[in-house]
Amino acid sequence: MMRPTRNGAQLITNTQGSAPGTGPQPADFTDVRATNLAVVLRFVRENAPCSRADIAASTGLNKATVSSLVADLIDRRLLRETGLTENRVGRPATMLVLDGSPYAAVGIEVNVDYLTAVAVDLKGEALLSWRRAFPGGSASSGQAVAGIAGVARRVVTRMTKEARQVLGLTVAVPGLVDLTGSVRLAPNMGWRDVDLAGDLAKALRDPGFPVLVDNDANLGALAELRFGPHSGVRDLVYLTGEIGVGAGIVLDGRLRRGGAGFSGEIGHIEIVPGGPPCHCGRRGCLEVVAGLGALLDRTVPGGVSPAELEPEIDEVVQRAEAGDPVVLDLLDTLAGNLGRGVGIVANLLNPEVVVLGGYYVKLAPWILARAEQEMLARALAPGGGGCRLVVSGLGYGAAALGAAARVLDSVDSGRLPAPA
Amino acid sequence: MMRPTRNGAQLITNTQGSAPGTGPQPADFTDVRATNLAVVLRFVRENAPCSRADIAASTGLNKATVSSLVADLIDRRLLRETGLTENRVGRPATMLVLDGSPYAAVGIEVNVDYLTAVAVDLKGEALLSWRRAFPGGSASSGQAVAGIAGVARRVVTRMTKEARQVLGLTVAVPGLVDLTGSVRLAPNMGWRDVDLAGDLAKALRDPGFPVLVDNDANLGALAELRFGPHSGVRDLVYLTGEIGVGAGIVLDGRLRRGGAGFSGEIGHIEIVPGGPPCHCGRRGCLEVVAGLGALLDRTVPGGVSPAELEPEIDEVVQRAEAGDPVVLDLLDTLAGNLGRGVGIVANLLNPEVVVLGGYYVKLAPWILARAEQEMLARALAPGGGGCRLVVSGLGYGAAALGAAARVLDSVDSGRLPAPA
DNA sequence: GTTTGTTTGGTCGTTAGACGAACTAACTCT
DNA sequence: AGAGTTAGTTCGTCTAACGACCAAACAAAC
Repeated sequence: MMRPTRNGAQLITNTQGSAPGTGPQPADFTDVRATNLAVVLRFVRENAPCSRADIAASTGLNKATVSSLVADLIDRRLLRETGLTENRVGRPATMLVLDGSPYAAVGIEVNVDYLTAVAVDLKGEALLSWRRAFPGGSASSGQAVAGIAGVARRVVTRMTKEARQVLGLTVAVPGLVDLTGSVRLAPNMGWRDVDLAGDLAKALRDPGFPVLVDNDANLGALAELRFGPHSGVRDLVYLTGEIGVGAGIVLDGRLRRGGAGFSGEIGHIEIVPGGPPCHCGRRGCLEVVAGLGALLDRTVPGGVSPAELEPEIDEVVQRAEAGDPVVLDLLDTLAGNLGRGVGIVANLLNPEVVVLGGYYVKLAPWILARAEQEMLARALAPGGGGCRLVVSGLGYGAAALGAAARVLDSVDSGRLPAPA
Repeated sequence: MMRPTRNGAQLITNTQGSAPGTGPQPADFTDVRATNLAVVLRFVRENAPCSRADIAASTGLNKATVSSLVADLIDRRLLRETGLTENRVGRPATMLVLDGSPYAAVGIEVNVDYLTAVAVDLKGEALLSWRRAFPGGSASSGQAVAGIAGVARRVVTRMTKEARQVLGLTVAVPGLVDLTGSVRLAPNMGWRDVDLAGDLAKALRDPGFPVLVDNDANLGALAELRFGPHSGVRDLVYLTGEIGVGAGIVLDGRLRRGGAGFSGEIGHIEIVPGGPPCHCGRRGCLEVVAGLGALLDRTVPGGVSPAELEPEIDEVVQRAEAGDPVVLDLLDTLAGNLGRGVGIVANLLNPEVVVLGGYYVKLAPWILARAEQEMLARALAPGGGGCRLVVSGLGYGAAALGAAARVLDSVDSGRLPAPA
């Protein structure tokens, strides 16, 4: 096969610390190396187990180059040689896999009622998954930071006991997070201008790994991209289905955060002009007409307490299963409104997939078809421009998983740990 | 000054012709060279006239490297040496500028009523700007292709007479254009599944330069990015204000076209549920409640003919200037609806700027303030997340200018003409 | 004028690292 | 055993960035 002519894409360059707006950075030999290391690492992640020859054949890199790159990755303990192939013509190949043992990526998701912590290895396999109650809505931000730091420390010591090096920690927050990792506004948590990334780094005092903070919907989208069944999809939108509704937007394979990091605030798009009032002060927001709060307010007498969200959703599910016409009608209305929101996304962004997450997953049997139909009816492009509406298979803690995935992404895109 | 540590961005690699979904391509020395050539070219574009020493100091590239890169660019006739600096301590610098004379980039915009063709040199300075009536709405697609090809040929021969080499041709179309340059749906033109890029390339028979087709709003956004007063902005949305309303979405410095190329169809987002019917079959679309057709339908007795759009807009402007309460009220309503659409964009994408183009420019004095206020009221992020609503200064033919800009962009991102 | 200092831009040798070809290793098949 | 096949390594080549040095060309100070 001919080596394909390659022309026009992108390589990893060093842009850290340069003034913004300076334009793209010049490239270096080290950039070539970093790019190719990342290419090999990603290839093995997606095709393990595979041989050096496989890598060379598929990526177009020279066999000699692949050998050198693989040796480097083995030095950094990112790859490991496993057995040989047998019963084949020719010299048997030594197979390569990601080395799962030396590293860990940590993700923590905080929410109004609970906190989820996960750690995964380089392969993305779960090492640890904790879930505990968390008084996010009532505690002060200082107490919250202390609580998160405490959990983070426990996860890190646990990983250290297993002889793993923590590559990074990312925290998912339901709210507006700016590009520095500071939480500008998290209404459900009662936070405003909390420099969570900075405070956490301080509380962990020189942790030796990067501490990042991001929006929960953004990280949910990353989780779907890495762990969901969407191989090859480069344009995806993830919708959280918690008390609020947020969107994580992936276009051309990367999260798009907007100018200040505040993209994806679909929950406060006006869907029903003059509709029911939202806690944000506006009316008819998607969150009010297609969120869970509104649903539960009408099915559960006496209002909803965040801490009791899950059992109440379960009750709705039971009543729907039993055929309760009131609940079915409410779900149908919710689905219609949700579909209108998804239609807006389909028209504006033309994603290949929109993934429903959070509690929407449990409600899917009663809302998915209607919502998809509504979306298709509203999209200008025939067939919705190829946009599919699907349900997340990741369950709760998708954002925590995505937070860990963000750490792995930074490795995949060239930020490798140093060799031993 | 210390050389800044560079880490984590991206380099131009060769991705042409490789299977999609293969993941990022490996890098090569030629990629480093291409990246650095592009870096120098862009630097000179933004800082001309400047010396080699300036380039080295600002980009961090080595002086020797810059000399080599500049020599290469001069060989390719992209840069030119101009006079020396005087009256300064030290050896005078030889200044470098973009060479405007050897090349041309061509953009053509087709619309319902007219066709605009522009050619610009490497600096982005206009070489030619034609506007002529074009029966886009009534002609068959075959006739339209022939007409466009005819204009393109005339532009090319004109450029050839000026001893310029045409680097590329891009055509802007108001409609859904897929990623191959095929027009899937252009309701106002009456087109469906027209392989415009292919047909044009055929009609021009081996033109020796790439022929591309893109959506008019996308190209309007590119025009704003390059020629508008938005230096350093990386997240921008451009709204066309023609018969239809479309959005061009730039995030992180590049156009985002969505999975099939159909992003930006803001015109058919439902703004007023149950509102007036739209020609697309739905009701209350942004296009109907904030587009020009709706405005003119109510101000001009007897309906609107596309060919007479401009004088009718002018009449609306005159009546607004005269203080006609009916017109002012209609404009205020339009502005409110437009602002709701912009609010959706601000919430979902958090751009730094939303630019109003097309005929919105003429109406700006009566709609801008109200629309911005409406947008700010609807954005969840305080202050709209920093989003500003502004008016385009590029006038008509912004899409044609953007079409030419797309050609320049491909040069800027590494696809350089061969040396003489 | 002469000297000194400063800045520009080019030359030369070094070095990182990808590539191609040749080579060795290890297996299967006949 | 020999032929054929595939895997991975070694070695030399080549591209292109980098650092150090140098000559040229000027202003300012003397």
